[in-house]
This record gives sequence, structure tokens and C-alpha cells, in this order.
Amino acid sequence: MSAPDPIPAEKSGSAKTPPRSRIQRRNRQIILDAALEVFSTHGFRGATLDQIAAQAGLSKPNLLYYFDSKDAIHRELLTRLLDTWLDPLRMLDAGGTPQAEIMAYMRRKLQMSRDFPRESRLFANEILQGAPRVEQFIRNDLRVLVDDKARVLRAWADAGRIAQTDPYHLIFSIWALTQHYADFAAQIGMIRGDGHDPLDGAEAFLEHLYTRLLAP
Amino acid sequence: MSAPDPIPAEKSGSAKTPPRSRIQRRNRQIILDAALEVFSTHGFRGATLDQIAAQAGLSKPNLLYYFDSKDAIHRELLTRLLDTWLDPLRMLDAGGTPQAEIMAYMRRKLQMSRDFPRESRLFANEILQGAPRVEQFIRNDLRVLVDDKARVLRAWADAGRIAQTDPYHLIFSIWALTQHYADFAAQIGMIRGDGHDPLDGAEAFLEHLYTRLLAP
DNA sequence: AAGCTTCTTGACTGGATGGTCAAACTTGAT
DNA sequence: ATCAAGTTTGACCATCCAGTCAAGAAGCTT
Repeated sequence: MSAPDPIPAEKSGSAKTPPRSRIQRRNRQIILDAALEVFSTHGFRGATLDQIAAQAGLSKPNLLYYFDSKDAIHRELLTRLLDTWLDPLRMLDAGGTPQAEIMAYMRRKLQMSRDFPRESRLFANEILQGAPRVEQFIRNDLRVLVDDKARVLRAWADAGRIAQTDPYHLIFSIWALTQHYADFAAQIGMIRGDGHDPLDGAEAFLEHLYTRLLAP
Repeated sequence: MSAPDPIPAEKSGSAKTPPRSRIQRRNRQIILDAALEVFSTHGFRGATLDQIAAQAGLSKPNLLYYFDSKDAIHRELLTRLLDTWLDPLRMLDAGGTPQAEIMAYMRRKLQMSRDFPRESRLFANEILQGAPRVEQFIRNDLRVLVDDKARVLRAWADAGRIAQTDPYHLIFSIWALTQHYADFAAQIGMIRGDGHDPLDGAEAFLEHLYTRLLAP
């Protein structure tokens, strides 16, 4: 399992930021970016190291100089993604104004679909396959966070500050509606015409939708 | 490209229902069912003929006796899926009551997520990859249908029978919200607890949502 | 500039996988 | 029962693909 490692990791177990050379940092980033492109459209099995190498402008052995394996590249991408995946929901503040907080959460998620559609598709691919690589993340981190925020939403509803709705389905609806614009962008683009920005009008629509849904 | 075909297709170009023996019909169905299971969770590239054969309880060469290639199995699945994919939207009746029609469409889509989650994931996989195999279907059939129904929705809005909303985003929202329960079932299951039915409460929530969204 | 380290790659390997084939087995009509 | 057609499969092949390796090129340090 442990091949001689050309990139010596620091003594400290899983060093968060092993001191890498300029070239190391640059090329690892190039590879991750290329891999994100390829993995997000073809899935893990559908992607080949040759594709990633071509996309990165590097040779295949060179990829494997910077990462131990195809799997290691994919794991690194997922790890980086999950690190920030929870942030928008985490920012939902129990002390804020209910409508404004929920609306802001929706807007943050929509912004992620706009700014990071490949990351969204990478995640979608993972869930479609049954979430084998992110199961623990979902069962632990995500679930705890959702349970926590669901309590906040329920409290708001019980206090009559927003309409009575199932807080879980409310959260799922925000995920579904916002991620759809990233994950199904190809379909939307083909229906609306290729010159059209798939996200055009989405924010106004979703604001309208949640305004009406949440009004007490 | 054209290998000697052990299953003679009828003279008439693409016979819709070539007369097959009892065994043929049975085994083709078994294979398609197994393939749907495998393709929908692993994607086209991620699925192997050996997996499908094992799932079907047949040998790999036997699979290839009934279908020309892995691709042919996949194509057949997609063709059958697309044939019925449009039906729920097609049934939306311009002559009906706006709220009731839209609500019924939402319910039909939700029912499809309940009854055919694998088909939904097969489709989602396809779109995630950029819709290479269904591009013409989307650009032609689906687009025309959506444009048509969008006109209906717009007319209803202009007549003041439902609230003013972008008809395209309204349709997309129904797709997103209903398909999410099939495509992201793994995630929902892990968050709500494994004993829980992911779709529990979904219909009530969506009815509530669209009631409020559409009220003039 | 020398010498050491880091980086890069052409050529290769082993295993997985889609697909073939000829021989064997079943089925159904007579 | 017999025979032809339809069905099944073990053994095999060719290609693809993740990963290896040794040798060479480029950077750094002095």
C-alpha cells in the first residue's frame, strides 16, 4: 500500500500544508484543475489519466509524480470541496431575520452554482453513485449541521416568523433548486438556446418563490 | 460496423416490435433491467458487462447474443426512457385549471421519482456528462414541448389565473424539486436516517410550495 | 561551473474489459 | 425420436488504462 513517496510528507501525520516548492504548488494546482474538469463531466471511472494529463498539458507519468494515484487526485478534489461545501449553510444565523437569512442562504448556494459548477457536478456524480466516498462526511458533518439548522428553521416556524413548513424539505428544496442550475446546465442550455445564460432570471425566480413560500 | 446479426431485424427499417421468441423477450428484459441497475449507479463508463451479466444471472457472451454491444444496451435503455420521459409534461392541459394542472404535473413527476428512480439517475448521469447521447432529443423534442407549455403557462399568468412567474424557471423548478428525490436519494437517506422514506412528506411540501407560488 | 536535487518522460507491464468464436446444449416442430 | 434452429458458454483476443522505471533534463546551491 505504501510506495516510496517522491514527495516526502512532513513527519506530522497529515500535514495540512506540507512545504512544497514553487513548481510543486503550481503543478499540483494545474493537475487538480484539469482533473476537476475531467472528473466532473465523466465521473471517476469515466475519466482517464491520459485525459487529465492532456487537459493539464503534462505527461501521465508526471501526474503520478505529483499524486500517488488517480484515486489520490480524486480524493484531494473531494476533500477540498467538502471543506467549503458546508459553509453556506453554516452561515445561516439563528439570530438573524428568518426571511433574510434563508434568502441569503439560497443566494449563496446559487452563487456556488454560478462560480463552481464543476464542483457541484463532481459532488452530484458522487451522490449518484451512492456516495461511496463521501458517506462518512454526509452521515456525520452534513447530517449534524442539517439537523442543527432544521431546528433553527422549525423554531422560526413555531414562533410564527415564517410559514409552517418541513424544515428538511425546505433545505432540500434549496439544494435542488440551486444545484440544478449547475448539474443540469447542459440541458437548460439546450432548451433556452445556446446564447442564453442558464442562470439568467434564476435569482429573481427563486427570490419570488421563497418570498411567497416563507411569508407567515 | 455491421456484424452478422444473430437476431434478424425485420426488413422494415427500425421495426418497433420485431417479433421475438418468448425467450428473447424474457432475456432481453432481464438484461435491460440489470443494465439499468448498473448503468444508473455507475454511469456508462463505470459499468462493466461483467457486472451487468452477474446482475442478470447470465454469461457475458450471452448478453452479447441479445445485444450487439454494451453501447446498444445503453442506447436501448435511453430510447425506452425518452419515449416516456415527456409524457408527464405532455399531459399538462392548456384547457384545464391552471393550479390543478401544474400541481398534477408536479405530482406525476414526483411519482416518477418514486416509481422509476433508476431511470431518473440514468438520465441525470447523461446530462451530467453533457448530454452527448440525448442532445438531439433535448434540442428537438424536449425543447419544442417546453416552449409550447411555457406559452401555456405564460398565457395563464398574463390572464391573471396564476401569479406572474418565468414559465421556464417554473418548469425547471418542478424538474429540480422532483428529480432531486430520486437523484440524491442516497444523500437524503443518509441525512434523514436509513429507516426513513426519502420521499416522505415531499408531496405535502411541494403542494404547499406550489400553492403559495402560484396563487394569483 | 560543478554537483546535487528536483522534475520530466518514453517505453514498458499487468490487469481489466469489450467483444469473438466454435463447440455444446436446448427447444420445438415433424 | 430426429433434426434444424435457437440458445448458451468456456476459452480466447485486442485494446485500453493505471501505474512503474530508468534515464535524462532542468533548477538550485555553492
